[in-house]
Amino acid sequence: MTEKKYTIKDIAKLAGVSKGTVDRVIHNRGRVSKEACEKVNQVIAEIDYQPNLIARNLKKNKIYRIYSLIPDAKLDHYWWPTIKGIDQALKEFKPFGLILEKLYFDPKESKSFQEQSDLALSLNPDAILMAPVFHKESLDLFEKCKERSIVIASFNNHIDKLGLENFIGQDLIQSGRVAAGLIDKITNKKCHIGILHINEESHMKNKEKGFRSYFKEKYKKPKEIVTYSLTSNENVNLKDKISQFLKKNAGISAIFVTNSKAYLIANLLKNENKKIMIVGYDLLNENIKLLKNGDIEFLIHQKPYRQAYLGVSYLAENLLFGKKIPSQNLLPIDIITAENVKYYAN
Amino acid sequence: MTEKKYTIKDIAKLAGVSKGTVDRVIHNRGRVSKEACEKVNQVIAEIDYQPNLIARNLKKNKIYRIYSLIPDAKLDHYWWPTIKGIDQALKEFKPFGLILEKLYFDPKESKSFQEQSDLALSLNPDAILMAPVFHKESLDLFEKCKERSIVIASFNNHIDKLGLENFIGQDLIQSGRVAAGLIDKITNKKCHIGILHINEESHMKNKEKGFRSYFKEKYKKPKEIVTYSLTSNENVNLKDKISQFLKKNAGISAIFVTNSKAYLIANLLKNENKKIMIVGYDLLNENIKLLKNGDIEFLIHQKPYRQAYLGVSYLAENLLFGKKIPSQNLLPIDIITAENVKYYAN
DNA sequence: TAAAAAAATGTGTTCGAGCACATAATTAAA
DNA sequence: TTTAATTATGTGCTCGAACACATTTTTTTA
Repeated sequence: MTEKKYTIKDIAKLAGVSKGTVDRVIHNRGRVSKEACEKVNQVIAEIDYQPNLIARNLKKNKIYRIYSLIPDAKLDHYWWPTIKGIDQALKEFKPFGLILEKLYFDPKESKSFQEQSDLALSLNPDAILMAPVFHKESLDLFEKCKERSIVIASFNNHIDKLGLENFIGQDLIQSGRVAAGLIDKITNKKCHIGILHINEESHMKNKEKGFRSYFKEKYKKPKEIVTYSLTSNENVNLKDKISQFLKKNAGISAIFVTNSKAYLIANLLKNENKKIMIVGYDLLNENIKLLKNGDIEFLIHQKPYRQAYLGVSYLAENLLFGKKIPSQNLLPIDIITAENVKYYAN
Repeated sequence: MTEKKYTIKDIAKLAGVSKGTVDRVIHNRGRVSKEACEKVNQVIAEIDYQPNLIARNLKKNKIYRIYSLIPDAKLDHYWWPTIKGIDQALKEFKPFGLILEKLYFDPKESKSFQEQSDLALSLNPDAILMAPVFHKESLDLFEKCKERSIVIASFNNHIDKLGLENFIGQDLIQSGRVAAGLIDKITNKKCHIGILHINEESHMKNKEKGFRSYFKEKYKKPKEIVTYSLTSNENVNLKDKISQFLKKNAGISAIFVTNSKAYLIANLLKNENKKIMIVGYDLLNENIKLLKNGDIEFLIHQKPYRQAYLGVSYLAENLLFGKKIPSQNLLPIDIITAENVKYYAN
């Protein structure tokens, strides 16, 4: 109620010094006598002084430049929401003097990532936001940013080794457990389950780990869970491979697809007479259609939009207002059904 | 890349007028010749001028005061996260000159609501954020705010009648459909279902509506769904009433509890030998415990934290930066299981 | 002790928008 | 035409923090 907005001038008056001295104390720039310093600090503590961020910013009046390093969404549609999230955050921070340029790389070519990250560095940015798809190259970039004190944040997939710094994304092990819990609820105790890895990166193994640990902890008798890793370029006949897999494991009544490719399986199983439950990832249009149709039971949402939005926001608020970036933000693992999907798709 | 920050001074120079004139054009304060006005507008359009929000704000340097009108969380624990959400948003906007005072009312006493809303009005706020628990009284407040041009936003439950203005919350009908979809997945086709309303407000009927519509649309043969409305104060023996209900409807294998009181039922059913699936609402500690234990299958999250956070944020950004408040923001209907609950609880 | 060096403190300008006030240009009235 | 009234335009200060620079005070050195 009685909250007064104190300014540096107020502090100066209360402490009996000039605003210059107050300023030096606040930013410990030195050149202040011990007595003055103590007096000022005391006043600051007493009135709980909060600097006016607006004024601070106006004075600085710097334009901050961020580069984002993400896969080309034309090559993998998963990344469309990422772009939208970046754009949304950009829109919000532009009036505060933020500039962001997006650099795209080919998610299958580590060289392309490297090129773009070199480009980003050469442009002397204030911060970089990246999806660290390639392990070694990402570590490299991290190091270089550290050296040059460029702020950096990453999202989507986590890089071990390096400190857990400034990561935004999902806990993949827990994510696998969520999938397991869902399948457990919609199937009967005795059923067999398949895990399908389709053309995917190594970090997806964590999802399987979580998935299996759920059942291991819940049931005394080990449950029948079969893993099948499938790599194929578009040309090779995926259908055959999968049919073969299913024939070989006829007992399977639910399949966990560890990435966004659930639609491939669901489309194949559409016309089978035996109902096989599918739980997959990501709100691609293809997946959503099948979810609404009942061909996919659940999708787990990795929130690419929000990840990107938060990434930009964190960097912007750090540069503009000096806010600390949380060292790790593990986002909620959203469960999506035909009924609630419309609130998540973006 | 080449984005230059244009200022009013730049516009003035480009248009060959003084910054005073530019200012008058921008805020159409009149007193400007047609030629000057056109010239300035042309320049503004050409360079896509965006006023510097920081500077604008510094000049105004106004302290905005908001009052929030919410139920006393000590009387209904559902509201704790609401308070936290308000506090978080407040923390973020305080450095920009925002002041917010929380006013609490008794959610069972419309008079208490009225008193607090009168108090809020008498304090001449810039904005009010409210949970419109009482229909008529809330409409009143809406009207009065309109008259005095106090900005207002509401959350939690929607008020029909009045325009859908500035509402943040969940679509209750769709929420019921989500619950239905979940129960449908975890039970077999022939099972009977119960809907339980415990001590609840009329707007919960919408959840039932959505719930029933799901089954009506999905199955040709009408499904057996029994509704039971239960009002009782703490003294009366709830246990008996519910046991009676269950005995009378022995076929029931799943129950949909339309508010946060699922824990009451779940605790009663714990020791039954027949497993009855429960789907309920809200992440109260009591509910979470039972969810983790497997006594509740799913909870639907109404996001009270986020509702409140967004409510304050919208008001603040409107007052501070002139952003438009979305007329309606229907939040995602989060599905919570034992495995993902930890990411949502706050 | 005076002069020089170092340390402490104070002053004044800047950032961009907004607004009060001053001045200039135009039109209306005498 | 001259003066008054009206309208258009320009100038200068403010908001709070930051920082360069000026000034004062203290300490060190010759």
